[in-house]
Amino acid sequence: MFRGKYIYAVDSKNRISIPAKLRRHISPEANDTFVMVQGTAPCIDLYPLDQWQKFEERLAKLNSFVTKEATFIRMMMQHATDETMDAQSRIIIPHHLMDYAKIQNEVVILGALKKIEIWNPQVYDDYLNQVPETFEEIAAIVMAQE
Amino acid sequence: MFRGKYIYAVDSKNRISIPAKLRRHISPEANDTFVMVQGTAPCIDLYPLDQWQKFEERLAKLNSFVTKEATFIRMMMQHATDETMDAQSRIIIPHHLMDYAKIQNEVVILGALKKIEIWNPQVYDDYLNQVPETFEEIAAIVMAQE
DNA sequence: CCACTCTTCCCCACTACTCCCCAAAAATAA
DNA sequence: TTATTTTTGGGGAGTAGTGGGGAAGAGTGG
Repeated sequence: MFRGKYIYAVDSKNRISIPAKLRRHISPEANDTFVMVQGTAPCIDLYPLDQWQKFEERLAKLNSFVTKEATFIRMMMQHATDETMDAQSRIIIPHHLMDYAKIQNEVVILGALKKIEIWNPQVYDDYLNQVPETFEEIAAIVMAQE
Repeated sequence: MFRGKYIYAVDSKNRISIPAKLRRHISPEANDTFVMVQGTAPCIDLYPLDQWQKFEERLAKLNSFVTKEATFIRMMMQHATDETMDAQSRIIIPHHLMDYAKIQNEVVILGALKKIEIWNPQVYDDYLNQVPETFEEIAAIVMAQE
């Protein structure tokens, strides 16, 4: 499970290092590879390859001759790209994802359990500030059951 | 499994390159060959030869004495052509498929799990915009089971 | 049957980007 | 402080994407 928040640089070749502390939680089956998709929030989601493949197998069971299911596959897969880390444990972020998440020189890297999120630091702060509930309230709503 | 969306050029000889990232997911049994058919959406579907053969076996199980099934086979097969990639990993798109998908100078190439889709970029955007449900709604409907 | 045209296929070539490597700087551990 | 790991930077070879020339082959009309 991925944990923690890290502020990292984006270099002139659109590369970012994956924090060592997060790397330790990637299983060898992931082959040093992430699948990147645009998140539901304005950020980029990184899934270790093995995690993503589980999801993909579920998608593969859909019937692409059913219109809705084909549309869903398209929407899901169009932004999914795989990137393998180089010897320095960096990945390259494709342009269209950079644009989507408004990323420039610096990023916030968030460990979010089974995935990793990449944010523009400013966007991330704004996002948190704009949440109407306090942490305590959110906690009460979400964690109340069981 | 094929992933990602790519914007590529169509040259004066109606050729398009197959993106390197998609090529890596083609099995050697496909022999650098694709079978192209008109998609159920306004696009062209590319199946690697080995995948197509599996699909063809499914088609062969249909009963061609049942009118609807015979019609479907005709519609499916009339535009089915195989194309082998050249040394630059390009394939030629036949005129009748170009017309069907309204393709001109540029295409969207879509990795869609077991097949690859070729779209006119404008048609693709319009198609997605015209979907009545949001991504979240589609996801909920399609992935609800299990 | 032959000459002509148009298409298909194979080849070469240019440009830009990606990937791999080496290495400095910074941070952490010993 | 010294040693080791982590983060950041950049050079250069190889690959990817694009464009086009020209031979071989198919089709057409005389």
